[in-house]
Amino acid sequence: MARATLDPDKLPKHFDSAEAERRWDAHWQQLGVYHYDPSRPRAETWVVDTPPPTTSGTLHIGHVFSYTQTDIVTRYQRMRGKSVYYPMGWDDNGVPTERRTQNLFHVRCNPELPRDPSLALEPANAKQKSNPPRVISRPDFIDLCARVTAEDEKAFLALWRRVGLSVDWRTEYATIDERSRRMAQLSFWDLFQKGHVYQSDAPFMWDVDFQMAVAQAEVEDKLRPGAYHDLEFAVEGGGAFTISTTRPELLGACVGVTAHPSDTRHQGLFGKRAITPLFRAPVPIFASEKADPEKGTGILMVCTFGDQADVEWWRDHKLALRQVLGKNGRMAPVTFGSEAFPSLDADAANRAYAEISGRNLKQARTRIVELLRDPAASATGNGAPLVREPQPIEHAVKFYEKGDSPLEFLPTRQWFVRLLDKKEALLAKGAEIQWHPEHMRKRYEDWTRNLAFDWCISRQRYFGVPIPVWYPLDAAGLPDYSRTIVADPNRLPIDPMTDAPVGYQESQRGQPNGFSGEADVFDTWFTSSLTPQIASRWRLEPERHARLFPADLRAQAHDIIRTWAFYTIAKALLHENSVPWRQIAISGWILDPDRKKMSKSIGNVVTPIEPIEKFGADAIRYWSGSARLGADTALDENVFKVGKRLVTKLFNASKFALAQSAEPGPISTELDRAFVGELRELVAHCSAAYEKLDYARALELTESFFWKRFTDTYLELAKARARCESDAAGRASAVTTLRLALSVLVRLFAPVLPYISEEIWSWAFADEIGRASVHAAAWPGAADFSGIAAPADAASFDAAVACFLAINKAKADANVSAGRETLRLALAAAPATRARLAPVMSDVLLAARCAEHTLAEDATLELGTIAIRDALFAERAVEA
RNA sequence: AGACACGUAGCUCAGUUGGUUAGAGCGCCGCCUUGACAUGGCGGAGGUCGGCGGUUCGAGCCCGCCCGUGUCUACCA
Repeated sequence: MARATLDPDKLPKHFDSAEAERRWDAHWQQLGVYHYDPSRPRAETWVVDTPPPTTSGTLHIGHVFSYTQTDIVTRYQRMRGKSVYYPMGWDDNGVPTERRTQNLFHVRCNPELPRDPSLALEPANAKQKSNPPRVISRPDFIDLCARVTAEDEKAFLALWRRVGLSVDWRTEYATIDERSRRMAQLSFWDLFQKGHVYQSDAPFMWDVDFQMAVAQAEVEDKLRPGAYHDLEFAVEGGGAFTISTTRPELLGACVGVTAHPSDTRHQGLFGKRAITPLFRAPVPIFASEKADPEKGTGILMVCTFGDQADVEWWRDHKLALRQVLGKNGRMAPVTFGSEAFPSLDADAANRAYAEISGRNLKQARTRIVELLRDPAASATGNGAPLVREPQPIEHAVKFYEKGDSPLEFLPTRQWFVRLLDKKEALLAKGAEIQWHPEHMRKRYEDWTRNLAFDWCISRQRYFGVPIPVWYPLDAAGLPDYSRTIVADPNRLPIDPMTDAPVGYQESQRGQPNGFSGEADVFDTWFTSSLTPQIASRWRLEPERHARLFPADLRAQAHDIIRTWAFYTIAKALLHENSVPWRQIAISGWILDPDRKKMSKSIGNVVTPIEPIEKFGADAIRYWSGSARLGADTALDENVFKVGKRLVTKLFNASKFALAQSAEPGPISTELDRAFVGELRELVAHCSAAYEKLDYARALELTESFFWKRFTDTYLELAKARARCESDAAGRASAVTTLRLALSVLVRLFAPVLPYISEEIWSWAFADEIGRASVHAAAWPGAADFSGIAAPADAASFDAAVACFLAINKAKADANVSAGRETLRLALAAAPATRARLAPVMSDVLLAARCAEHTLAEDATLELGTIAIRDALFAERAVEA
């Protein structure tokens, strides 16, 4: 035979997915199939902006789900001929890694310390852990964190390779590595030059456990039990009123009292001063529209600071600052009778305060409630200030998303990016971007509209990118924060705690008239909001940046629209007045069978490696590729099974189809041409779906065609002719069609099922088309169908199928197998159907094993219907 | 409390701009086995498309209200 044929006996009986996954991964890496080609112009490049997974902990099946969806559309673009830039980073920088490193090596970080070149630490044993932790410099601590995350990064990489992500692994980076640090610091430098960042020493959200500020995007409300405490205050010059508070422990921080101006109950009080119980502090009583007459007693105490409303009253009414809560969440030592803490009875106040000083908030609350039950604490002489038992309520309390204690508002010095004045511009950029699914855009818009704070970017942490600034010290050795020294962009990355600014010597650190370095690091989002720029080497390689920015596609989940998507859009806006990407694809979540989000904290995660071993990576990918973008999907192992069955069917059907051989020849029969016509239509529909990122639709179409139009029908109708000795032309046409169909179908499946596709491709097409990998082959299109004549009637394949299935059904009704010979067959069809069947009837009869038949005209039958008037099948199967 | 999404067969999900008796896979029941594949094939049962009302010649799809689920946002006196 002139045409190379496949000897099925030389192929394995079953598809060993684990073995194939190892073999093809090695092949792809060796060939560099997924390498980005920087010589190609922007228009021929597809840039995908991928989420760097957090490398503390493990990846679960939900990660595989969403990353695979991105891989599928990216593989499609590669086959369309694009030079693909598909990077992978590891988000190792952040609080969880820091904690693990502290525990593992039993160390603490002090950014003030210089690097110790002789430091060589190993994980600490139990005995070492009984000693105080070793204190090391920030650069040394960062090195240790990198060591800790390196292991996870290896495991993550292995999983992604196993799943078949077509990442260009030469692009691997970490959000703490030198390039990312340089990019984050360059970003800061640029924002500083443009006036988009500022420092503020004002009350802001503070986590007392982590002892750091947090941004609005990292805050979540949790419902917590609380209680209204009704406390009687005195009015200077006589009188009394009762306020309601859930924060009695902050009574010492009370700086004012307010009620709604129209509230008749409190009209006479405005302008007077109130006297607090217990501490006897005189505070102003003022009217405020923000006070809600319906809540509590309608009149309330303003403290520094119980909540955001307190901050606003404090600021708007220029109230005193009485900070009783320390950064560590304990009551700070304060003295009543001082200028800051006035009291009409300082001795009593200090005696009371001594009871709570140094205690945490919860202890202080318990104790102060006890004190308030004492009539001696009254400011009015009417008896105990606590006028009734606390009334339990449930209320929303702000928490840091990773924290266990409620957030407090504390005045601290923080760096901010100014965003509140740019809402319109941010919304405009969001409108330029194509969102998939479209309704996710609304999440972005709602968040942007509701933004209440500028972006707090400084964190009181160690394992992060240092903020590249210093402050000059005055003659007294105090920093002048208004004269910030920003690091030279050409020197980045730097660590201001170990590097000296230009114009200073290291010996001047901390000295009068010298300098001090900024000890804080950036919020991790400050770095990860630059993933498109990290890829394009913004400001470092302008030509490359022009080719890779903005990216084509951002892929991410919907829960981080307010963080990752939002901050990335903000950065691109502030740096270059650009969008960071043209499209964004939002993946859904994987839910457990109880429809709960799969998450480590709930403990319902499914690790991916077991299903991969059991069903094969392609089957897992099939599951990912079956789900639409943005749709939360319940985990259903059944879909893995269906995927595996498809892979097996592809394996068997391909083996069989490719084993048919013939002299080369054109596609000449009506059946073959009509079938090819349908195949061509399938390709058009799949391409259109992929262009809309609707990979699930493309898969559904391909799968259904493969099963219903190819294996169940075309293959059955054509296989007898493909082996027919007496019809050389017909045989050649069938074999050519089979090969074409397989070549096209395998390529349509390739983005979703890369392993089995490559396996089949390697049997027959790798050499022929001159591509060593199906993933570097051209997406099916016009070229595959050129020179193939159109069928006389596009519906003739459909007619043949209908006839064949009708005969098979008759066999099933007669309880005989489809392979049984048909001895007698009387058919009837409408005249048009009959005419349509004529050129394909020989194939139908061959497939049905029918030697003789009649086909009557019956105008009463509907078009396309084939009626079986009489049939007789062989008693038993014929001997081979 | 608002916003968004979802609610279709026992389960997981399709249903493209409203158009004949609403689909797939799994599961269930029955049948078929020398013909590439039992990881197969054929057939069957199973749905008042969450509810009510409206628009229309015609509604799973459009509009209104309600119920349920999920998510996001808001809510510390």
